[in-house]
Amino acid sequence: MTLDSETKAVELPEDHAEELRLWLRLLTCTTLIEGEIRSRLRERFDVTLPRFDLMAQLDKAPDGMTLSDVSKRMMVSNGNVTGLVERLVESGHLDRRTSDTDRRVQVIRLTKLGRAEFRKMAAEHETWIADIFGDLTEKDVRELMRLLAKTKGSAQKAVQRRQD
Amino acid sequence: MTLDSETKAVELPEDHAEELRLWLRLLTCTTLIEGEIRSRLRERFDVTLPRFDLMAQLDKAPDGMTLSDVSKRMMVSNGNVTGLVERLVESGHLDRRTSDTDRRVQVIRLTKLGRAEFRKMAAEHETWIADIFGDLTEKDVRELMRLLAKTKGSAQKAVQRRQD
DNA sequence: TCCAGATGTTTTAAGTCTAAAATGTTTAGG
DNA sequence: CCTAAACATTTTAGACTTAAAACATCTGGA
Repeated sequence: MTLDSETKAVELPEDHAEELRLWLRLLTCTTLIEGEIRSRLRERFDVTLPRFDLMAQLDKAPDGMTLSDVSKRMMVSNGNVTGLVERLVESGHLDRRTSDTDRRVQVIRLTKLGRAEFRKMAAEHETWIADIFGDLTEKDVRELMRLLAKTKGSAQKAVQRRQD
Repeated sequence: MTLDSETKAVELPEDHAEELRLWLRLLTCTTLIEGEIRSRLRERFDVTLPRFDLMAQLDKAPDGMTLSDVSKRMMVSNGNVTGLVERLVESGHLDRRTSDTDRRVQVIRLTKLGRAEFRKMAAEHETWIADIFGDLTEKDVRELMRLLAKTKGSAQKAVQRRQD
């Protein structure tokens, strides 16, 4: 079958409709779920999603994080973190102090209040997630984890390539 | 094996750690890709992602759409669409008129300029997506499509349940 | 016909977000 | 020691986003 190489050459070089559809579906799923979580957080705890996300990062770091760390982990801009932190310090959920060893650095931590409130929210949040993903079997979840890991790797490589 | 029912009863009712991890991974993937697309759109065409998304909706609707349609399709609030449209009308990309049959309704369309510019951007955008998802095989793409469809359905049911 | 409720859009207030410039601090090389 | 580059954060200007209230219009039944 000598057509093989020709088949490839003839194949429209620009037919990436399937990948495009995949991207749109991925985006739809995330937007849908994110909106639902946002809505429940507001309704139930009167808290915004970015604040919840920031507290979630800090809950995993008992010794605190620098603003840069937070920025990288949350994949948002530095300036964004500054404002977010400011409001959470204001409301008493976060403690912020300048590093002893490097005066450029701000270290933030959950306060006792912040941790207590976050834990309460997180427990309920987990049940919402279970509800939202309820139709997926264990195998579905495993398979999605695997494919999304591959997707993430692929995207990270593309980002890297562009930055050269 | 009479333990079966007991096993289920004993199983921690709150262990949804896997679903939570899945959600975080889904969110990470989307955020990563969205950021990359946003960055390329700005760099290459000096346009924002929401504007591109809105034009993409209108490109698929030659007869125009109402603001409500757009709002539902893009899954954003009504007020958001109002502002977005206003800026795109201002820049000459969109045409907006009051419906002949219902004076509440605003119908928007791409202008000739808007369509031409969108088509140029869309062509390049598709190659970016191909690049970003480049490591996935055809089978991976099919499988992801299937699992995300299932996820979307599951999430929609959860949203529905809450709204009762 | 009339009007109560539904529907479509805009406005408002507050928060989130980005890119880029500005500020302050540290570090390394000469 | 000095200083240029690197680094961490904040500021700025503008855009995006939401929820809720306000406004405008339509519709279906009494």
